[in-house]
Amino acid sequence: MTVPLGESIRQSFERRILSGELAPGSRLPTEQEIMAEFGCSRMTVSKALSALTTAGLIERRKRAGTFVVRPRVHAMVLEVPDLAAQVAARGQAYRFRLHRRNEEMVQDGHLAGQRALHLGGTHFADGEPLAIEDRLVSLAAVPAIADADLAAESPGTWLLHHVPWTEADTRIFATGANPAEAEALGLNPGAPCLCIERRTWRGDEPITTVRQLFVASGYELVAHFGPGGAS
Amino acid sequence: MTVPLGESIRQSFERRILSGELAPGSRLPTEQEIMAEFGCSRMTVSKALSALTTAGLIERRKRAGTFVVRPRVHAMVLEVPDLAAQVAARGQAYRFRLHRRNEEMVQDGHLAGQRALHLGGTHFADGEPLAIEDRLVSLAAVPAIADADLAAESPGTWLLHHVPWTEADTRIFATGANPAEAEALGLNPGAPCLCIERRTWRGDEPITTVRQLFVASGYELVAHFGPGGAS
DNA sequence: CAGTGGTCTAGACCACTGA
DNA sequence: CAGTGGTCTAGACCACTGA
Repeated sequence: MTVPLGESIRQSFERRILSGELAPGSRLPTEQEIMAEFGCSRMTVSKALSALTTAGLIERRKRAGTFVVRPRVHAMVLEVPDLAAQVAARGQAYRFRLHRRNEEMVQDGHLAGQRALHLGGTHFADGEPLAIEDRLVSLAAVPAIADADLAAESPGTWLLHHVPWTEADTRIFATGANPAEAEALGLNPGAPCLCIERRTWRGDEPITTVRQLFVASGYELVAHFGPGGAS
Repeated sequence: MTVPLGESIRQSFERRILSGELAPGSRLPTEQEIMAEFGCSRMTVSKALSALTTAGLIERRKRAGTFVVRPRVHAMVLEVPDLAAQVAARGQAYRFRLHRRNEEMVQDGHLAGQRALHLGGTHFADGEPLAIEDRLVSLAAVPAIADADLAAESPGTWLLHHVPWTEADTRIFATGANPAEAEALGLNPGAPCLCIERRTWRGDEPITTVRQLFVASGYELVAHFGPGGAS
């Protein structure tokens, strides 16, 4: 398990930056100097520094050189697994029950002016309500969903398998259940819930808007940040 | 603004994969074939495919070839900005009040067996409580915090500027405020709150553990997924 | 054991931009 | 306008592994 030369150059500068030896804003040696230090070609140096650029640790400016980036907003990797898979992974039985399905013209939001399928349903884990969701799916972008059997598979799972999205926005916040939501989730009105609102696109084309409301005691999100990325 | 050749190769395969033209599990052309298709050298092909590997779209297996990865868990980019900066960005006045500061031996958790600084305080936006936090900071890893002026700057902001972490785990969930928490946040007991628990490391060394409880109406997290990464 | 990807070299021409 | 990074070439040797 010998480490490739380019990888060891990358690690060397990553270590110097994370340890503070190379402070934010300070300048790295030029590619020529790094070539001399490690006795390698310029392509090898360039690949190593490109990886650090992608990772957001350094910034390369022509004529000026390569610099350690000042500490920014921390970006973490948030796992958004399929809900059915996540429930199954906990050893619980997953079930979805659809209680609304109609076509309509959407008035506002990112699907405004389009015909969409309006879906509502409840996710269960071991027979207990885990979450309710309310979803609009663009019929122009996903005509096949008109014929999908959504009793057998939740709309989210169906979409995941049939329509890969390329872009998504997600809002995550806490809220109290309103009376109707509380009833559907078997909670008291005002009980704390985790709410996830997501809009997705494939290219420029809107695919779906969904609002999911989770029973607070049954669900959490996990995010990681680290050299290994997601784990 | 001409697109470099390697980048256009990358985009070409990204498009074919996202559109479904190259289905999950299917095999890409060999490097030799791609060289012929685009009339370029092998290094250029290799760089383009490496970028798609890093992005998690393809997998490269020696002797076997390059394959489209089967749909996995969706990983989104979660922005974790500094709280003070986030409040300021909304045009509100940010203030932090420290109401606990003592040294102690930690009994459990990822700092177990270490001496740590125990900090508790409240974050305010325009004078209204936004969040409370309870934090342990390892004195072995961060001796300088013993002398830090944490009345002027929240512990999180101080740590962000002084001790870059390299690894972090974050849990995000909704919960009801207990009576003491509700009192500190100006809420009724049981009111919905967003809770964020985070543990951070620098390399193998634990840095800090923090639990932050946010007033539901005042805070949300935002995550993005897309070709541009964070936006 | 042959075909695939992994990595590296020694060079080249170019675009950009700050000294 | 000179020094820096951006990109690319045409080749090389190697490690791995599945046909």
